[in-house]
Amino acid sequence: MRTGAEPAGSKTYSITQLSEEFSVTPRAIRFYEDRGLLHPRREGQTRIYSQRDWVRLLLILRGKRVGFSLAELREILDLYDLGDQQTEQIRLTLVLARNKMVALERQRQDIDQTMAELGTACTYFEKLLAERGLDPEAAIAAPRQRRARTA
Amino acid sequence: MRTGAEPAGSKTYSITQLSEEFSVTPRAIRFYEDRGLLHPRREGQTRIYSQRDWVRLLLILRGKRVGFSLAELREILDLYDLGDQQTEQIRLTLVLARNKMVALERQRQDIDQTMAELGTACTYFEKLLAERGLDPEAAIAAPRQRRARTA
DNA sequence: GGTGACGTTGACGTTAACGTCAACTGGTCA
DNA sequence: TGACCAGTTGACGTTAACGTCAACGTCACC
Repeated sequence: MRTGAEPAGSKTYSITQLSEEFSVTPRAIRFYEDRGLLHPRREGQTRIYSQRDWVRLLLILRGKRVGFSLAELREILDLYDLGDQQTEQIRLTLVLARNKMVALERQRQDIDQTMAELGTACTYFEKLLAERGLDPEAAIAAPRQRRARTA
Repeated sequence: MRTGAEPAGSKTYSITQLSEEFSVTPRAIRFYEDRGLLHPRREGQTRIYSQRDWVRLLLILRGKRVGFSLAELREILDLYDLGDQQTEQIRLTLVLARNKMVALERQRQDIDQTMAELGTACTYFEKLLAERGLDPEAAIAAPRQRRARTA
């Protein structure tokens, strides 16, 4: 009962609960805290994560997939944290957010181009296979497992 | 005059030409070669890059922005290299390409979501500023320079 | 009172993608 | 001849994002 800022009955998570739900290791979660991306409550030694932390972790992982570094993600998450900030601070934050959006927009263009190229490559391969009288659909995609927990 | 496979008059590039055109260091370009992403001709010691190498470098850099690792990019670039491959090889390649596309599709969804969130955040900030009677457009975005050569 | 399960803090190891530096080669221009 | 490029090959350094391992605490349970 330190701050009592939480709605008292709000759901909380242990570190392993979070780690299993999001398929990341506890080590990673602690690391994010070390880098200032998460600030869980403490009960004695052990960390206790709130709903807010849950959302933050979601945003972190999505951000990583999008290509943000942890440092950048910290900046972004801080955007959501401004309470009664100074005007100048808000203005800077706004600039930051807009910059991020510009970068993302460009990245999406890159993705579109790459997908287009891969697409034409695919149809080319399919044509090749068809010429040899083979069914392109026979090529079954193996589910690329990548750092899944063995659990 | 090793293979003579090039159209003889086709344009070529030195390593610094390429590095300046794409704003990467020569070191990086050599590194990509070391990892099997580029295979420039040699004239004695020095590397000579063809149009094909130019395109490859373009694809490499775009791929990196999209989040591919160099190892993955090597796989992708090899897609463009199959000459008279075996059928099974083509089939595998097709699978690979399709997998890449699935991954990219998901990534684009991530980007869209992130942009949406940043967008609402922006409008919120703008509202905040407006409430204080300030012009949100006064927030001028500084051009985020990131690893630009100092030249 | 021992033995797991779950948690903690260091400290060190690892991989990717280069940067940095040193030492060398080969042309070219004054 | 000597200085100055542009290029080369090692070899080592660096940063990010964790993994791995050791040593410890603590609670419930049998």
